[in-house]
Amino acid sequence: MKQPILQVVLDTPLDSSFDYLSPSPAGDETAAAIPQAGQLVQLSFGRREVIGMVIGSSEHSDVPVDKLKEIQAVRDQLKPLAPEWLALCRFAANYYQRPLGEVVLPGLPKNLRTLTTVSLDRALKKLSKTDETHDATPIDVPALNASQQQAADAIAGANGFAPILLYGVTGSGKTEVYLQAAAQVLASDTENIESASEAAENPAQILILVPEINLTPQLEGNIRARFPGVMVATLHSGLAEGERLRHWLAAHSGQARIILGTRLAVLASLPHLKLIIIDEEHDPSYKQQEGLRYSARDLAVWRAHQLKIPIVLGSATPSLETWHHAQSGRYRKLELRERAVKNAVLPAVRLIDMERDKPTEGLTSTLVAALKQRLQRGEQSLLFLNRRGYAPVIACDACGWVSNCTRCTSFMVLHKPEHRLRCHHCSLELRIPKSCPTCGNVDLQPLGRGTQRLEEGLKKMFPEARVLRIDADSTRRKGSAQAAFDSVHRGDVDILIGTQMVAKGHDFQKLTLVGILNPDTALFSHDYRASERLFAQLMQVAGRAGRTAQKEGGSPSEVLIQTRYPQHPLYAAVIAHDYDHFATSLLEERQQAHLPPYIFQALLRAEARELETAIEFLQQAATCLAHDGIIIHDPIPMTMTRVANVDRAQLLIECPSRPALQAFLTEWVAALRAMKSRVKWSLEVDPVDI
DNA sequence: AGCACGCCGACT
DNA sequence: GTCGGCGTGCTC
Repeated sequence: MKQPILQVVLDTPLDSSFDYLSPSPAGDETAAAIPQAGQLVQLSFGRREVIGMVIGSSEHSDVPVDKLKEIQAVRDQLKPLAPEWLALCRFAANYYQRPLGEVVLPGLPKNLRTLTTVSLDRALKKLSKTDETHDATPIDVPALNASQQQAADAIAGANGFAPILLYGVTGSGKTEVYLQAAAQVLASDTENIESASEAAENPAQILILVPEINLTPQLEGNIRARFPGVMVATLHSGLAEGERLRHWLAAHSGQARIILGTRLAVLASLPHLKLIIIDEEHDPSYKQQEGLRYSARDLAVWRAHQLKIPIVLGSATPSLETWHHAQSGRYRKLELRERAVKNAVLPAVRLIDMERDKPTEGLTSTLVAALKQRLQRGEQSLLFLNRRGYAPVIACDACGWVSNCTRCTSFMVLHKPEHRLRCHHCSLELRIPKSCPTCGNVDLQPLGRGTQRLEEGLKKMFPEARVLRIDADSTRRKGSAQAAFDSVHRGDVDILIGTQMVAKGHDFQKLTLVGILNPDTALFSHDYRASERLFAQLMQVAGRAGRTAQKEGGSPSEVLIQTRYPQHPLYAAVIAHDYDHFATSLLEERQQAHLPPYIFQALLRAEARELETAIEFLQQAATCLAHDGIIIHDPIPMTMTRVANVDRAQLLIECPSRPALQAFLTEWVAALRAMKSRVKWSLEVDPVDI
């Protein structure tokens, strides 16, 4: 019988598979096993030895037979990746216009892709002994209120592909719904399968995606405690290679029944996946922003569709894409109207008009009074300022010099504790100049206010208060973020200053005041998604306070927003806690302006030493192919044009039909490759930052 | 992307 | 004389 020719994909930007011959039988064996699709193989590629994956076989090859090489070894210790998993990778590769090998291989743990064989037996063995299973006694399962129960039952009872928006404000108990729906799915799976052995071999798996795993340690602990004896695997970028391999194998083997992970977990091998849950589905971190620029949310929905299983998208402020689907009836909307926490009230949101109440040290007198009150009562306050550093720029009053970065289209940010100017885009650092570099004036002024300057001002204003700043700079050392959050939870902090780092996940029991300092810039951003994101962020920050029951005899938690635009409708919606009308009106605007989700977009980016070179490439790209029904805009420099001495430009492509856009992109990418330009370019499908 | 080959500039 | 710059060409 003729040796089949195997198609193999490799981690290379070349957009094709490569044909190889089956390995020849080893000496004494009668027949060598033919590698199956989904198996990893070791082979020689050019002058290199690499690991690839078999994706299929054929009788023929377009490549001359004498050029075909033999596969050197088959990694048959690993169960082949399932056809469904390969189909997912294929879909992602096609949809995001990347070579299949660049989806398949980087998604696997590094240890599986290296030439030195690791002992998979040992890695599996180690699994059961470590923390993946929790053998604590079961803890109390909270009773669900009516709408929670209804939601959990609807999720667990859903048949086939069932996308469900679980819509409920902070404190409405979404997590409890996830957990009880998950429990039902795990339990019913073992009961319903007729053959007990089949059930034992194929227990249901549940994928739970969260925006950032380190910000939700409570959830992981909660899950382990609630499912004793059930193996839980976690998958996120913070894992060491060994851990990642163990957890990945636990998922791949089917032993792990709950897989908790960040966006990358959507590409995990999950042979018995029965339910997907995406917490905070609107969160921007579900979008991968380099390499394969996928949306984990969108891929998860595709995966659920492929497997004909339910998928839950949970949020208090759903993305407009999801909201749109819920309104059109494509997604089922389950709303949690009641507060799950007894006596819990939504925090009262108030606006402070900065034109009337002029701030000193960035704080209006109203906010200062509120802080004072909390200090007297021994309660905690959070000041949210999404700008790290001391001041975003320093300037010379005499000649107008400002601290521009020499390599980027940005300012050098003043970092006072380190006595440095730092560019947040290329990480260039300079000592603070003693005098103006152009005119010699020694009086350089910081303009604007970052978290460091706010901290300085607060310590002057409230010398007795314990002030803690949490941002990317204060938490560089490993474990320091956790330590900082712990001290807030212990009550060692009176006033917490934070960037978006503090906005997610944490539930601060003693916090009764949230001050929001500089949100206005997003109101007039050129990015049409800015207001959607601002609303979500404000709701999320507001949720740090007033989550738990109103304190005995105490006043309700309060959120104060300092703004120059108190009339803005976005704030009115925030005060009313009314996402419904806000989202619906944003959707109307989007429809009228022909913006997503009413149109589909792709973005071609180009970078070169000279902006002109990048623009010229994009102009050629725009005209290299007929494009009926596709809108191609003019190339424009990116907002942040220069980063680290490279100029960047972009070209926006739009089409009201997703399939038409996809068809065009496939042809277009082929044409762009054929141009063989020296300009570095990349294509992003469904871009979020435009 | 790697990794080769290949053809020109400043060094032990 | 060689070490090394990065242009361009190939990988089943």
